[in-house]
Amino acid sequence: MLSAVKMEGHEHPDWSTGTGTGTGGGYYGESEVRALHSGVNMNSYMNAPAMTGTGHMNAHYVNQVGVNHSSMPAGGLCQSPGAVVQAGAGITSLGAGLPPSMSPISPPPYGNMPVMSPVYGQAACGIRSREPKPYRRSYTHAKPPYSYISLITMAIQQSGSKMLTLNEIYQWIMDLFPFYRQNQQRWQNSIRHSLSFNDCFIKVPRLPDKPGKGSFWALHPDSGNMFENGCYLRRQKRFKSGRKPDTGDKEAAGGKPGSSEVGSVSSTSDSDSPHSSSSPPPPPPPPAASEVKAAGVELRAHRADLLPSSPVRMPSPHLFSHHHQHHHHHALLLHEAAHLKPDHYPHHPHHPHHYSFNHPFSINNLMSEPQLHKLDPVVQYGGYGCPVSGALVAAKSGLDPAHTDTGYYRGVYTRPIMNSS
DNA sequence: GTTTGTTTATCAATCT
DNA sequence: AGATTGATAAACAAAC
Repeated sequence: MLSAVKMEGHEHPDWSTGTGTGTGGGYYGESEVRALHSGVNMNSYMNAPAMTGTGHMNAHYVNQVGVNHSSMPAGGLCQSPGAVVQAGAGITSLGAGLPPSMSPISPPPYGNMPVMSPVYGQAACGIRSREPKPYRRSYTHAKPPYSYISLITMAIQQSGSKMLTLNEIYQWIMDLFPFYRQNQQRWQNSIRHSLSFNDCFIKVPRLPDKPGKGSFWALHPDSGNMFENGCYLRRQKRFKSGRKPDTGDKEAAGGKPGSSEVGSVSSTSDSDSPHSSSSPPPPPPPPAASEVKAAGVELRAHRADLLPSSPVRMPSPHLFSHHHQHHHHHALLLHEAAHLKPDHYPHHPHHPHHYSFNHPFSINNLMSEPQLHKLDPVVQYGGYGCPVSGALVAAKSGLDPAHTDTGYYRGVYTRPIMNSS
């Protein structure tokens, strides 16, 4: 209540699905929420480790999309076409059962997308309709079920260089999710916040000779399996950059100070680290060529083309040092993979099988199988389950995702989620 | 002036 | 109930 007073006036109250500062919870009427809880069979996914506590972010999407009734077994098969039609791009679409023709979603008005989408247009002009009709909202512009952290992660991972500028992240998100073409101030602020606040994102300065705004953002090499479960809906646990208890002044060295407090909760950042238990730390190679500077935790980017000489704050020097000789544009990814699959590394850098678990929202679905849907408009994109694939394909095929009409709601139906690799 | 980045605060939902 | 995670708002500073 109190905070709601502080709402910005410039945003369309209804499109935002929210009133006030609140998150998902207060966005919808009871009935909607109930619908979510009762019907959404995302729960079937949710047995997946990662899905525990998916929380409101999914509620957003689900509610808006009205994916309430779709019954989808964990396997992702949609049994209820009718429901799916309503569910649209909903989670159900991940199920892959729905033929493209049945896709309830019309191609988004790409390119000339008006500020106000047709979808939200209705809502926007009118007051948010109070009637509990979640399914009325268009799926096209429903809020994706991914958290901002997930979106950022996906964006970065799909990029060839594994690092993006803030603006590129914005663009990527907007390209794939019409939802985010509106009210940019709001979510972009959240994106920035996420980047800064979460240890899993690291800043890679630009090269001086390549001026531009902002740094590059990359994934912390050790954050590789934040979504170990493969589900991009929610992290299994917050990634905390490893910090040696001994030093502890990492923050002073440029670490993310804000995170420390959070980290304090989980105390042992190492234990927090998904890898801590499973993967032994890589051999401490000599910090070659000042790639890394301990204590101060400085790191030089591997990308000579992109990276500047300025240091990057890195929590664990050893994290990068051992792969600096790899093909630079996959440095981070490789590292991740190395962690995830210590034994072997995918032959195709573009086909990184990071995760063994094939979750419908799995990174496998998102990031793999370029050849499968290559340039296949139908298969390329699907529901929110695999928005990245489109971008990936586009990226891999040299297409601009923005120009490939990445209707994330399409096609997924034709793509069995279980076989993504 | 705008964008980018950091930080603090609050709220909601969920998990333990 | 407390902790955790995420979303959102906002103030502020630095960089461009």
